[in-house]
Amino acid sequence: MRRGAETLFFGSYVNKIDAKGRLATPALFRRALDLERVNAIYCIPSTEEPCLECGGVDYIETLMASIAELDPFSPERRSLERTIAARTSVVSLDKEGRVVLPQALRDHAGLNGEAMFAGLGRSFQIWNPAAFEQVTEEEARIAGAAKLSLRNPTPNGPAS
Amino acid sequence: MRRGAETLFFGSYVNKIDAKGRLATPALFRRALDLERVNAIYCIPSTEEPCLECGGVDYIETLMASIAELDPFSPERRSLERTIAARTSVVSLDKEGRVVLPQALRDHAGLNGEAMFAGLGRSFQIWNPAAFEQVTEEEARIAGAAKLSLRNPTPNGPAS
DNA sequence: TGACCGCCCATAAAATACCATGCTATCCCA
DNA sequence: TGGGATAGCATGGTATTTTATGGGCGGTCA
Repeated sequence: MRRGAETLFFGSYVNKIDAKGRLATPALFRRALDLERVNAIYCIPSTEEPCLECGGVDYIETLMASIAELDPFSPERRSLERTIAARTSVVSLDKEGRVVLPQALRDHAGLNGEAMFAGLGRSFQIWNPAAFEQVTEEEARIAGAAKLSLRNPTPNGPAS
Repeated sequence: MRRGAETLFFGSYVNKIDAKGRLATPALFRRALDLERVNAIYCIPSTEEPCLECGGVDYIETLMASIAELDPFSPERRSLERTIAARTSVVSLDKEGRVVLPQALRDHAGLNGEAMFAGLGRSFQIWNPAAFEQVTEEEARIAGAAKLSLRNPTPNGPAS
């Protein structure tokens, strides 16, 4: 399956959460999602951070596929299935591209009033804007060091 | 994939930013971009300098591919995804080849009135012309020294 | 009955597509 | 060689469409 940059999530956007709990998905993200196939976003509360790991059908499919490669009776597999499959929420988009996040997810990310979408390529995250801002400086420091260790990418490498 | 010099970014150009924030991409750069595939330029605010690192689809795809080679749950990878993917703006070109840079990007590069495009081969940068001028002397000094250590490239080396 | 959910429509602002103009450099033919 | 036609490009303004956001209404389930 060819996955070009046009199907990736880039950029950051802050949108409001209205009185009914509705939150508009950024237009660019909607295009990256395969909504014709499945009109849904899959949200997993992050275990490390106060945010939601999100993506479209292919994101969750890839995730489940990599779990399926594990030994069927290994404890790792059972744990992963429970922590990922069981905790994943499926939210559908209305005609205007808005979703309603369950209360548990809003609590986990500390969302009230507005939410930030942060593109991560194959997936994206939903943050409380202030909380995101807070982790960003530290991030930049780590990334600065990591960037130096990036290998010269092969032209027809794993992206194809 | 053959990559000849006709797909590289060379030269420097200064263009105006109009009242609506539109900025014309130099014609030579437009030809180097693969606009038929994706009508977009990907802009990343540089972490080291007050400028924007830019390129076409293949530029960002190569970048994301090299990140994808890292361990999926390593902190380095997470940091790179956030500092690169989340901070990347995708700007599309109108029929005349102009882009509108988001305010955040214009602020980062200190752009007002006009912008300079500086070719870097596989990618290019956008600068405030005055700021660019300022770093140029220093650059020239370093480049002059580096030239002495350049060797003849191997025929099927990393540049192909 | 009341909270909630899925649907519909309305609107203002912002992004984008469309059309027009002057300038420059290039080409072509006398 | 020179001068007019021409094509490409940066730039300016106008019109159309998207998008984020707001609210209303009927049905459903507890």
